[in-house]
Amino acid sequence: MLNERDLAAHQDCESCPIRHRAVCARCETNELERLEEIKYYRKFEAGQTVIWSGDRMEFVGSVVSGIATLTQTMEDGRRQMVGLLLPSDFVGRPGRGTAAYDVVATTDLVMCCFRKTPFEDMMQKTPHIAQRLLEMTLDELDAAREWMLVLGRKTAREKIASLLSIIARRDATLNQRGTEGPLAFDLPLTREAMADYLGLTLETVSRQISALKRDGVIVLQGKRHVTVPDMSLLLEEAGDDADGGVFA
Amino acid sequence: MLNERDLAAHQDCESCPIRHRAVCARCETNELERLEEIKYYRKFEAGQTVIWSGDRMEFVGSVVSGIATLTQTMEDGRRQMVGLLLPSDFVGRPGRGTAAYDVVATTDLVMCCFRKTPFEDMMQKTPHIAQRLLEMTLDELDAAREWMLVLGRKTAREKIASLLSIIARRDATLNQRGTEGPLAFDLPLTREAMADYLGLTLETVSRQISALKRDGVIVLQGKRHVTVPDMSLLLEEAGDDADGGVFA
DNA sequence: CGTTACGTTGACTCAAGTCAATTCAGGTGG
DNA sequence: CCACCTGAATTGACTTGAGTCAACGTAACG
Repeated sequence: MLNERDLAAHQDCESCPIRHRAVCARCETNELERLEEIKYYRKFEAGQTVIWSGDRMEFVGSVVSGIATLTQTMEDGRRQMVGLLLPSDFVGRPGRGTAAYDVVATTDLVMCCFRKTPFEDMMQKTPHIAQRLLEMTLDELDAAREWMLVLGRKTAREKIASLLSIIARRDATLNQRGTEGPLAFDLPLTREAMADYLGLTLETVSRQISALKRDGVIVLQGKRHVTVPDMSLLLEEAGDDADGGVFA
Repeated sequence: MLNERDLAAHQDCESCPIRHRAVCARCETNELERLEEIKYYRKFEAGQTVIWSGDRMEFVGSVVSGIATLTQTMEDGRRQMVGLLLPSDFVGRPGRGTAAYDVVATTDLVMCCFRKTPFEDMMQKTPHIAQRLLEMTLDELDAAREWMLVLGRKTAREKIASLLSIIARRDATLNQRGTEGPLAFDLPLTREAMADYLGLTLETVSRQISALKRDGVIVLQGKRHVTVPDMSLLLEEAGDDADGGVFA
């Protein structure tokens, strides 16, 4: 995790941990130099709100480390998470003045921010950025549609299994591990956040996690650390076509 | 609706009904000329499948007239619609070889198609196309996220009201009518398709439509023609913040 | 004027929600 | 070091909204 000194210092793009996955992934060295001029880092603590829905959007940016959530709230308080922001994910929408969703840090969070107008200017002149952003947006759209199937048609147990397999997959790719043999990871979300993600109540989340544990699909150490002895079993519970789909 | 002769003729982009809303919206005259060279029209009948999920994608394109649906299906047959394609909407994903979803024509459909490789080449060289596609993709992502809230958190009645208000809005903008006073439109979807969109069963859809009719929120002429005497009432039923949000 | 596909309605069931009582884990401070 | 506190998580008892199964309408079409 970066400390205050690191933040003050003008962090070098070349050594950035998300260099090859973020909006800037396709940029040449000289393009990076221009980005360096308009970028700055911001740190948020776990639980802090990064952007409020409806507020003016002063900046766009990339998640460097930590996890944030995108959520939508109805007047009566019902909430639905509509995105999970992980390192390298992009926040904000060029060409729009106000934020459409709440962005909340669920862990300590470091963001690489660009003031909105300079970034938009640069996007005009730098096709590499726009190209990468298009690619990332298309991926997010696919993820959102995948999630629509989960929300609309899956049972509570399948929803939980789906979420766990997504996190497991993410964790495996991030840590360059294969998907053979047992996988272990920490849940980055509270039961309530999982409920918001899955369109369930936190009680149902809790019950279904207990049920998966009872049935040996997962093993828990404490409340947050999960071990998956057999990934294909979990995928089957998720209702995705066995080990065929995502992991293939 | 276009007839066979129109299809055979090389339809002129300048007089195209979706000229200013589709991927080509931002193109200059000379860019349009280049697009004309690689485009061709295809017609599909109501009920026909345009693309099967998993198939090689030979082309991308725009809906010129008619309506199509994007759906995802689980092995056991559960289905979730993940997109509703209306005139000017874009079909296909540049940079991907196989289709991720089924595309089905729900009405007679005319599409303006581009063979995939030439289109991708052109995208590289024509920032206007990529820019417009990014904008459209961001809009679709917003729509998908809006829909996640509907799927995850709304009741059956609210879901139906939400769908009706979306269709009413679309219809009003398409026909350049205001949103004051009573609105009337035809449902472009069967009860089953609505159920697939909303994550419900067709019985529940039917019951909730009957309930909204009984309560005077909507008036039906036949099974498909809907009149909304008071739009703000419908929006309230949808759980969106009154007339504030979408119509503002 | 049947046939067929689409739609409606009713009776019953069940998965998930609600409300409420405990339990658990991790920090804090005496 | 331990007792206490707090927020997170679990579990149970009960309720309910939507699903299931099944019968019945209705309108378009050959």
